[in-house]
Parts: sequence; C-alpha cells; structure tokens
Amino acid sequence: MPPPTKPAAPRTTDKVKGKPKSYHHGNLREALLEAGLELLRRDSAESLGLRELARQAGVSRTAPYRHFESKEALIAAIAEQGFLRLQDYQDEARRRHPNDVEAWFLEGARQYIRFAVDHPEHLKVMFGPYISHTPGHTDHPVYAVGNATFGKLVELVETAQRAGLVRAGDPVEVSVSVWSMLHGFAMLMVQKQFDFLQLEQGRLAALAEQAARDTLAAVRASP
Amino acid sequence: MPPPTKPAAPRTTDKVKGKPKSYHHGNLREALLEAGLELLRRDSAESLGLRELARQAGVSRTAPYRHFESKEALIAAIAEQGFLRLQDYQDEARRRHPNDVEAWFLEGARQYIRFAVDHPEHLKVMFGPYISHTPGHTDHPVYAVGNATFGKLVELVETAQRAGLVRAGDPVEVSVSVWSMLHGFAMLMVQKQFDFLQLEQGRLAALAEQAARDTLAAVRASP
DNA sequence: ACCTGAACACCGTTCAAGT
DNA sequence: ACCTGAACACCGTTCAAGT
Repeated sequence: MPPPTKPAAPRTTDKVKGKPKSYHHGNLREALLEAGLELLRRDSAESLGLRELARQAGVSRTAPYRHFESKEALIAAIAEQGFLRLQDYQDEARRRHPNDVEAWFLEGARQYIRFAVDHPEHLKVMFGPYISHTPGHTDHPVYAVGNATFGKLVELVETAQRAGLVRAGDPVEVSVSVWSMLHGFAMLMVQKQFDFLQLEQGRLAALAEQAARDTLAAVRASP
Repeated sequence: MPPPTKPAAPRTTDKVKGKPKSYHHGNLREALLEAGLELLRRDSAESLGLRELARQAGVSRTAPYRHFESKEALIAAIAEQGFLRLQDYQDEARRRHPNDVEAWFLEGARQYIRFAVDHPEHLKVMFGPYISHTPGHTDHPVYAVGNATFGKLVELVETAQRAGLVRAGDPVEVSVSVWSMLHGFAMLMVQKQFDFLQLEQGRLAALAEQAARDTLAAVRASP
C-alpha cells in the first residue's frame, strides 16, 4: 500500500502552446480511462475507485462525474475499448490468411489468446461482474460493440462451414462452442488459475497453442 | 432497493429445547454463509457486504469477525463449499457410468454445466475476482480443495486415455483444454452473456448438450 | 467464548456554488 | 462548460469493553 501522502500529482499546467500534454483542462476523460487501465494492470483487484482515479489525474473527486455518469459507466467505457481492440486482433488474423480458412481460424483462436496475454486488464472488465447483463441495463454502447465482436466470430464460422472445415449446423450455436473454449482458456489464464500447475518456462505458450488447435477440433467437420 | 428501515430480523430467540433453529448463540458461522449465498443469488452484483450479512443474521456488524478474518475469508469459505459440491456432481457422473468411459466423460461434462445451472452463485465466487490467485495468498483451504477438484478431472482424462477415447499426451495439458471449454461455457451462461442471442425456450439446454459433446470432440483420439 | 459500540479511514454520489 | 467543497449515506476493520 502506498503511503497516504502522495506527491500531489504533477498537474502539468503548461498549456502554453498546442502541445496536448496537459489534459488538465481538455481531455480529462481520456486521462481517467488511461488511469483506470493502469490501476487495473497493477492492483488487479477491484479497488478501482473513482476518487483514486481523480487523485491520479490531479482533479477533485467529483470531477469525473462531468464525463461519466457513474463508476459503472467508466468501467463500461473501458470494456468498450477492449472489445474494439479485440476486434482489431481478429481482423489481423483475417488479414494474415485471406485465402486459407483453416489458417485463418487457427490464427483467430491464437489472436484471442494473444489479446488476453497483451491486455489482461481489458479482458477482466469485459467479462468481469462489473457490468450486469440483466435485461434493462443493455442500453450502453458496450453491448452493441460486444455483440458486433461475436458477430465477427459467426462470420468466420460460416465461412469455415462453407469450406467444409467446420461441421454444419446453426452457425451461432457452433460459435458458442468456439467462444466458450477460447473464453474459458483466456479467463483462467488471466486469473492465474493455471499457476498451481507449476508450469515451466514456455510451457504456457504450448498450452495456448494446444487450446487453439483443440478449439478447431471441437467443431471440426467429421471426414 | 429495500427501504432503509428493515423489520429488525426475526432473531428467533426460542432456544427452549434441542431445536437447532436459533443460531443466535451457536452456529452464526453457518448462518452467515447461508445469508451470503442468498444475497449472491438475488443481488448478483458485488454488494455482498459484511455489515449487511450481520444485519440479516440479527447480530452486530462486528460479530462476523469472530468467525471470519475478513470479507475475503468469508467469500473463500463460500467458494470452498462450492468446490466440494462440484466434486459431488462429478462423483455422481462416475457412479452413473462405472463401466463406460465415454458415458462417464460425457456425463461429467454435463454435470459441470448442471452444477453451474443449479448453483450459479457458487460458481461466481469460485471463479470471480474476489479471491486472488497470486502467489503468497494460496494458504487458504479453498486452494487445496480447488486443486483436488482439478485432480478428479485429470483422473477421468487418464482413464479415458487408457481406454483410447481421448488422445495421448500429458493428461494435465489435456485436462486444461477440457476445463477451459466447460468453464467458459458455464461462466458465460451464468453471467447471462448468451441472453443477447434471444434463445427460445429450451434452446439453452440444447446448447449445453452441444458444449458437452464438443468438449469430448476437442480432445478425442483420432481414429 | 462470543458479542457490542464507538471510532477510523475509507467509499460512491449529490448538489449548491464557483470561474 | 467544466470544476470544486461540503455533505450524505454508506463501507471494512480495529479495539476496548461488556456478559
């Protein structure tokens, strides 16, 4: 725990020229999101406090309410960023293998896991218990973005079905199996639930590759 | 939200005879665990407060500290209960199909999902972000019980490998794939992440059966 | 042995007020 | 338009004290 007396935050009041370095009056919103992500990266637990973020950004504790309705809204905004980034990872897989469905599928699976490795703090809020999925609360943009991310997976599955790689059937149902496997592996890894296995150096990467291949095996068309 | 003025809790001070109905002096520990579970069942979110549990049990807000070191310790105790119950579900699968490895494996997968359906509140604390898996915090009994649960899965996988049902290789690594798939499906379901698919009545059960079969397909030995 | 009451150091959120 | 300060209704946790 840090001592209660902090260095009072740099404040960077140099808004002399164009330099967009001083968010102090201007891009507080982005600064809060960035600070939230950094806090999640270190503390991991759910101490993510609105007051602490304000402190870190060098503003008063009520200033965040000018940019976010509530703590949950801030978390949802971070989750939204995360889904967009995950879509980028998925697009990359498609770009790498435009003419080979199997390679595309496998790379898509690897990219999902890579996203989890690169941005665990994003994954945690995207699928943590902080944003409720009960009907009525689904008006925030994060839900639309999340659904669009799943939609990209369904597209991949449909293409793979047409190519005879993946078994026939409702592509949405097949996509649920694919998602479950990748989500399960990614979440368990991010939550350090494999730590008790005492894996040697580099062994986790082998597990990830296995998970990607097993994901395809789970829904592969029988020959 | 309930009004701030509650009916002051029944207190059930009828400790006249043997009737173990009045936990007031005696089994406060169990009462707190039960109240915690009930709170998780309804509120779902992480408002699970120590003070509120005390209120619900009819004791002062500091009484819980006689039975639990901290809020995290109470949550860990609930998680421990959950792992034991999950083991019961797994044992049931083995008992039903003692002489058919494939049936045992499939039933084990179904039982994992059934546990999630029956006890979502347990699953949420078992794999939520409330108990940290960083080294140094792994002294609570919940970790040993969690590892034992995974151990049961490894046993099943080893048996299935010997029978030629599941592919060869390190049984722990194979078990990770199986666990990932079931965990992913169970968590997404419990978190209501499939709700946006607008599934018709009974369709979720079909998804669950598919997930169980796909879990086997993911690690099945090639013919 | 088990529980209580007051107290400490925190939260999220609201609201009138400042520039 | 954006931010501040005081205030309200909460937390988890500690500790001396009660029976």
